[in-house]
Amino acid sequence: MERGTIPLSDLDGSFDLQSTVESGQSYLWDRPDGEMYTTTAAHGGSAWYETVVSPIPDVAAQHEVLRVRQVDGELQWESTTDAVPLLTHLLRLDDDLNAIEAETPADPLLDRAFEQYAGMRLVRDPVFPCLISFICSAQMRVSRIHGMQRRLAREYGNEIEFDSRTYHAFPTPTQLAARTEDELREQSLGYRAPYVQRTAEMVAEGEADPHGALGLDYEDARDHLSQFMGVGNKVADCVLLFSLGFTQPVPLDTWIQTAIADYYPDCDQGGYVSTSRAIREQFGGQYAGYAQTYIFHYLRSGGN
DNA sequence: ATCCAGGATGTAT
DNA sequence: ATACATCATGGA
Repeated sequence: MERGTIPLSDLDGSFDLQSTVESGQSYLWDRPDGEMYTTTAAHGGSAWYETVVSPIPDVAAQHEVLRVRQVDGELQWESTTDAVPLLTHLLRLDDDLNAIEAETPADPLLDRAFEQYAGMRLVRDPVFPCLISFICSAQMRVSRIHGMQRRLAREYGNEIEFDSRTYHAFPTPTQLAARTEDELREQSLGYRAPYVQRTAEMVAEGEADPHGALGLDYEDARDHLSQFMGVGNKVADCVLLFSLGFTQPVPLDTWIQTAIADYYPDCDQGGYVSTSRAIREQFGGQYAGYAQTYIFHYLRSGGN
């Protein structure tokens, strides 16, 4: 086992691990204390978080177990490998949060959200687990989406021993593609089961590559991801924002649509594409996805 | 019991 | 392009 620390004073802007990991961006982390999504305080102490990182090009060549907690202005980590580049990538520690906040137009709602969850950053999940997570997210609550991903890992993922414990990696495309729709329905995926199976098959067979969105302009990238079964504009936006490094997508979910109706009614243009453009402009363009994620977490956590 | 959750798909217009 | 019904599951 390797261990280390990352001093947070070196970062551009602050960092808050709990709000970053428990804000419904990523469904791939867990808390060994069993308190995931249960603590309402924004400053929730120094809990450990853990995940099995799926392979990421140029970042992780293979599955790696990773544990991290935030204590006294630093991140303490334990891992199967050197976790500094992993954490920097996964939790976007290289973002200049001050500059991002400065690029975001001030308004009462955004000011409150940025203040209450100061230090929350976007995540960069491995793309296949992210894609499956958000296919599962359709008409589903945050805690259940998280539970579904843990169940998929436990049922179908590789076992990895680390620190005398057994961890479960998220299943690979090949592993998920090998399951039948009925098997996945037995895992309580409901009507998402055929979407997950078919999308996994598309990736496993090389029919399409989610990484193909990387070189494209934003709206072309969204269209590229929409070819996967079970992926519409909203889920595509989530994958671009929470995995592929795009910061301008504003996923139009039920919470953001309510926020638009209540706070930005002029941005309601009827359809997804035009409303997305309007609210993206409202939030300052380039980092509009950051603003969206702050508002989502703020409203969903009881703010109003 | 009825409603709702980080929506997408297929079909009809 | 847009409107509509339909799709599982479980917690409030």
